[in-house]
Amino acid sequence: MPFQPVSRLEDLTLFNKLTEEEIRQILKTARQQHIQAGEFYFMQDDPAEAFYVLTKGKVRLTQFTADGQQILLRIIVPVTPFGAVALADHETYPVSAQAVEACTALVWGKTVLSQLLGRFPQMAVNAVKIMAEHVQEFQQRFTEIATQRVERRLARMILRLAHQTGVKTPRGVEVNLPLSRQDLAEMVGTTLYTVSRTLSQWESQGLIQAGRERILILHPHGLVKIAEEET
Amino acid sequence: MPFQPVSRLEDLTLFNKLTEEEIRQILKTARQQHIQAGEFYFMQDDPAEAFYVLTKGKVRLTQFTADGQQILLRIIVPVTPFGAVALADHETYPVSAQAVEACTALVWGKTVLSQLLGRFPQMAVNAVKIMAEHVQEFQQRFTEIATQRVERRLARMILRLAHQTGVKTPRGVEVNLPLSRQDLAEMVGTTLYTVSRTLSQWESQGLIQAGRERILILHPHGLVKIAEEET
DNA sequence: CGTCGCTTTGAATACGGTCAATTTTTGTGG
DNA sequence: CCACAAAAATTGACCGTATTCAAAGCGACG
Repeated sequence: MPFQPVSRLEDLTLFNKLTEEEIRQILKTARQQHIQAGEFYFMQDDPAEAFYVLTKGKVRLTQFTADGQQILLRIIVPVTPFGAVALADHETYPVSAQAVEACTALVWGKTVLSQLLGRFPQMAVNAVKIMAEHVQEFQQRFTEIATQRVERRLARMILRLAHQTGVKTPRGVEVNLPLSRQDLAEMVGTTLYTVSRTLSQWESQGLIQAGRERILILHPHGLVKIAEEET
Repeated sequence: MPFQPVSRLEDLTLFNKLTEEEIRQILKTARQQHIQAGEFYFMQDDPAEAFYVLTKGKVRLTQFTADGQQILLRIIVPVTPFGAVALADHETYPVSAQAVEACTALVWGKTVLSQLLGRFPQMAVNAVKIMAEHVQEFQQRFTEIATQRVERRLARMILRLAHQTGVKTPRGVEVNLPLSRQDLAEMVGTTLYTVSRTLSQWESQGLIQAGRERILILHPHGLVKIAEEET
């Protein structure tokens, strides 16, 4: 499963095959940036000037279409890198990154980055790996949305989110993100109404318990079945 | 527009900022591989062992879903790299690459690649850029399919293909690819029937002329309007 | 306690999918 | 060169999923 957040900075793919000492040196070149809920790290189409690693808080990555529609591509939780396009030259951010709560991130500016890539070529190789994972994820999500119906896509998304941020509770796995029906709809490419109906149905089947911006998975296996079963 | 094929090898993003001499050295380490129509360069989920640059022919990149459905992610034409995941360690191909006609490609195996990346760190940076473009393309296509209806998606795809491989003829721009209705359907995430109906409608409006595995764009502006207009 | 935002639910509708039958095109072999 | 088979494309009828619009319910928070 791609984009699993890691718990320690040193475990980031970006630092693969680097020594503790090298990682320490790289980390020293970062600055810390705190931002408030609602603020943006960057906006879609801005020149990609910095690369981030989120260490605290939650960040939404969204993309707007020409006609003003919006889709939610991902929720970033600690510790996960974002804005990796900045590792390439002369790119613009393909998404906007907005803090959903107070956040802290490590930031490397463009010039620092290119120095780092010069000194630690392995970082570039690691960056390729990160990007490769992104490509895979989106190719797969593209394929999914092109071939699967809403119910299945939603089941997959919820399982994915549970995997990413789920916390075990006595009654089941809770998705620890404040996601509205609208947010979920934007993630799977449907409407908030269809999401609401689907969740209600699952709730009546005892699979989940849904609340306001909250989902508790009572019976994961049931969801998996919906996500994978034939037809 | 990402993935524009280039006409000369030296213009590949992969070779950005390298000298003629360096490029020559890199090219010397490639071997040439010819394959027949129908054969595969690699299959989805195979370990990514080589990176390719197509110099002759046409290659289809497809992805299968668990339940056997298939979608066509891209048609590769010369000169375009594919299988770039091999530039990252320990990845598997996310797609299958099948020759649609007799093809020639330059091939770099995994071990050669990592030597090259060591000698020419700039190549890794360039690879990041390539991957970044892929990510952008698929994020955008994902957003499109999630928010736009079939007619618009199809219009966009045809314009994209025309941009990529279109050849001017006295009567209009011809998409120079043997794409069946089924192929187009797989690319935009719909059925061959809907594609057929939509093309017929456009034909009756004088926008295009459609034939068996052939599309001639008579009135590009009309398509652009469908691709971009509000609502 | 009232307002605001999120959520639910119903009814009507439309877009696009499915299935079946037919036509057109292409390529092949006699 | 023609005839025939195979593949691709078209078209119609029907139907189902998901969207749209409207209205009402619920919960959080000042």
